[in-house]
Amino acid sequence: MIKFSRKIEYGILALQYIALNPERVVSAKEISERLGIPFEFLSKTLQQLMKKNLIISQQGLKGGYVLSKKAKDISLMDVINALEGNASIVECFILKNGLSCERLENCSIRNPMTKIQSKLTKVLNATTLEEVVNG
Amino acid sequence: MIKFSRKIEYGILALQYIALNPERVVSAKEISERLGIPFEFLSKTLQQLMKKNLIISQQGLKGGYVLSKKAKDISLMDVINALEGNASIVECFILKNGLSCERLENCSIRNPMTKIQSKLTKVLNATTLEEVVNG
DNA sequence: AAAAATACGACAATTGTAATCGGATTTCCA
DNA sequence: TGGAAATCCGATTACAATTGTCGTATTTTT
Ligand code: FES
Ligand code: FES
Repeated sequence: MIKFSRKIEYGILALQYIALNPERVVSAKEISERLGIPFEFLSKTLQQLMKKNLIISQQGLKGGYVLSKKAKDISLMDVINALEGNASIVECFILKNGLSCERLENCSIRNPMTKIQSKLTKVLNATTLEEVVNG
Repeated sequence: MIKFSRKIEYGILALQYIALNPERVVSAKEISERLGIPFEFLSKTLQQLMKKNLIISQQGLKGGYVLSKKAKDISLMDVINALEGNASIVECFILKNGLSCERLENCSIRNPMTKIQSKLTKVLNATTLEEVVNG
């Protein structure tokens, strides 16, 4: 399916919530409660986004998260890349044990699929968090 | 992930193979063997494509499949729609027991996500099987 | 020191995909 | 007319990935 995973859905929702409260540090608990997202799962997601430098975390009491850059400088592709390594559109593009798809030789589908992938990627790169916030 | 399911991958491969042999009826067995796709699974996939009128089946000995229209008149979106009903980009767009997402009220994400979905859909609609065949 | 938050590894549950099985029907051809 | 080769189709299993939970450590503020 052409469907975003729950993690990405949550990630976008959380980032949007954080972006809407730029003046303060927002805790995972608050986001979790307000948006009805499982706390632990959301925490993991935010930690991933933090590791990829999309948000900054502040630990300890009064801690939470803040965007690390302006909403217009965060694209949906950034979020997807941060939350799942493997952004290949078809299974057979993914190397397994360093081996490529066994169909590769008589496969005339690879190039066109690559093109489609880059078209889709382009759309996701062009869509920023700012657009998402200002629906 | 933005990844096509195996079924779609197989579907595209099969359609491409059929398109490359326009003068004859191609059996599922042949496609299965040539492309290394599990026979039963491929059969189901082809049957789905047949029900959605993308290919025509001929039963019995010497049977098999033929495209029902020109390759340039079959888009990737057609294939995706034929093989999986639910083409919604985010989980929360999908009605469950007729109920929409419980976050809907204070959700400012829905409209922008709809826009993104239509952008992605547009790309897939614009890509035809012919392009896939002629890499 | 206590409270409230993030950080993180390991694990469990759930779901959806992928694959298989068993049998029925259609068609061709010897 | 009977067997071989194909599509058809429902049911079921197997598997993998996603999703969610738990327990604990660490950080920071008060
Ligand atoms: S490279 Fe795997 S099917 Fe084309
Ligand atoms: S409608 Fe479900 S999160 Fe927006």
